[in-house]
Amino acid sequence: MKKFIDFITEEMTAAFEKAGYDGKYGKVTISNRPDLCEFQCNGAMAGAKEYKKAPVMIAQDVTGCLEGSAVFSSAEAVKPGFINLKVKEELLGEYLRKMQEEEHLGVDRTQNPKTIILDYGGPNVAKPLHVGHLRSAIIGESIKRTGRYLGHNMIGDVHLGDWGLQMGLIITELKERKPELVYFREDYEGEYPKEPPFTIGELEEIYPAASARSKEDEEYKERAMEATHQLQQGNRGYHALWNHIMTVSVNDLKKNYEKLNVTFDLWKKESDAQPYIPEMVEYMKKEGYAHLDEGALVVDVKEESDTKEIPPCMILKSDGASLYNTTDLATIVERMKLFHPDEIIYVVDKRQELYFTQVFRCARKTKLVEENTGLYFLGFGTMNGKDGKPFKTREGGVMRLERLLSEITDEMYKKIIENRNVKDEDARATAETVGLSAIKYGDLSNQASKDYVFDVDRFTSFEGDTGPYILYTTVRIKSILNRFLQEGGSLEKGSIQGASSESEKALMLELCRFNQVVENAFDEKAPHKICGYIYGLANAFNRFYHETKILSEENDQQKASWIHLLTLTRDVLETSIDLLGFSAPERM
RNA sequence: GUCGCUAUAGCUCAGCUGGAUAGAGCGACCGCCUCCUAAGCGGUAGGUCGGAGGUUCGAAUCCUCUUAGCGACGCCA
Repeated sequence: MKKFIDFITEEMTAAFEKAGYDGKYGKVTISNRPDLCEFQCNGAMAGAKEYKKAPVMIAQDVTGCLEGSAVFSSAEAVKPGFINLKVKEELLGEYLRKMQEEEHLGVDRTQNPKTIILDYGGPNVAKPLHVGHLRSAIIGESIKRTGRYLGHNMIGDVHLGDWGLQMGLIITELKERKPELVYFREDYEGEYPKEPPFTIGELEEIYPAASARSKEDEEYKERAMEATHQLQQGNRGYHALWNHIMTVSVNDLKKNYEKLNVTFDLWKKESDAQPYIPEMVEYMKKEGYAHLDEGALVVDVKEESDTKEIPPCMILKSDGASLYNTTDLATIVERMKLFHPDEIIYVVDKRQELYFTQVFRCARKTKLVEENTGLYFLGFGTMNGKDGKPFKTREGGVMRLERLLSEITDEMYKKIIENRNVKDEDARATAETVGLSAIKYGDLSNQASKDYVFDVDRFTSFEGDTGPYILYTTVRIKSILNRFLQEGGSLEKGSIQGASSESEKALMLELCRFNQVVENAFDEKAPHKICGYIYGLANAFNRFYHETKILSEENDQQKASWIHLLTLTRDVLETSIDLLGFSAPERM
């Protein structure tokens, strides 16, 4: 469905041309002076130089050509050369009527659907999720959903960290504690037990213990490195243990991501890329891309236009071992082979930007990807506490995700109990729903690339620019519609009349922007634009709600029109929060 | 040291890619519930957009310099 703003711009472009000017000056934007007009066009001022004419004159010529326009109810040329526009209400109503009938509320499916791999997990197995994983999950999930809504083939990959010393450490520590396990018997040739020899709780305790000891005990560390090597060489017992670690850990991770309403299409892991490494390294050597430098195998990725030194991309360490770069490059090889994506987007901490520039350049230079394969880095900022320093627990430790969620839910629960008489079971479930909206909206309403302050009190507040406020507004609408149904009304779609008040027109204008906002948010990978939009929409609705008695309206036609307007508002709100990755309860 | 990011109201943040009087929320103050959820709505106060130049009819937005904070800079991930 054509965007409302384009509709208006076309009318203006035609007017400019009719008045004898270049149509390119007919660009219309939303007014920044709502007291004066709804839309504005500044083209007359831009064109003044070309036509050597006072901007006001041009503006007047153009507005002259808009006499009797089917689109504008008023078009005025003012002061320096602005053209102030108001649109006809019937047109708005008509647009909204069509919008509610469309499957995607007027958002067009993309003309050229792309296959896009979104890498937005990155947790390590055997380590609990902590707040550091939160942003990646929240932002990535939202972008995935938005892309999907536009018709792209979005593939979310959790990309687990399951390779390297951490596994060796766990195995070594396990051997210390339970040396009698069959996994450690070299002469054992039978089947290994199906049940893992540890729980997730033990696993989460074993890793930090092992990690701490390895830092103090050299000999222990060497054993862990040897275990890592053994595992990578295919030691049967170790491999069986690794399988157990994976199963236990992945189950736990899935549970936790589920609580966040985050789901991945792929549960790929670093180890999956390992088989591709030898061939890739050989290829880079053979083609002359890679050379030895200070004993390490590197690919130069400097470019003429660089304003700073970009170090070469290291493929193998001087001891011949692979490293993070190697795995990431091999992962690209694997992804190209399995999915042949048009784009790969990495949602990771912005501090890794330089590193990813190296990897991307290397992949491009060595032709691991095709010329038109997009490789994008979407860096996000740090989540800080109220003191402006990275978010910690009150005791100063790393905040586990589970704990953060439960603290927010408890906080929410308290507030819900205070304010409403709801049954306890309902209140619990509602608290979870609302709590999640608080966290996600709090995060997504900030620009992804910036650091932001995670303020629990502010995010869980029902007032102002918060998730709970958005949900409250949605619930309010649902409540009216439910009552309307109880009174025997029907929610069949139907016509929406022109506005009966300023506040109603403002609401209608907001609704018209939906398709534009969703597209723009995806283009710029900027979920905060969706947040900004629904906050404005919620405000517009609440203002309208305040001065309009809907259910008691006597005029049936008017009432039906309002019900349609409300239904559409609810649909837009619910669709939007779904794109952000949360949902609204029935009541709160 | 080199390069990058950030700086907007007391606090937390927007600002549609150069336009009119820079906007919200919180906090402060003042109003509004016999009426669909007052978890709401309306209003008041609060800013030389870090600083200095420059480009332009016009700058928070573009350029240069500068100050402060944060970050990255080959065998970690």
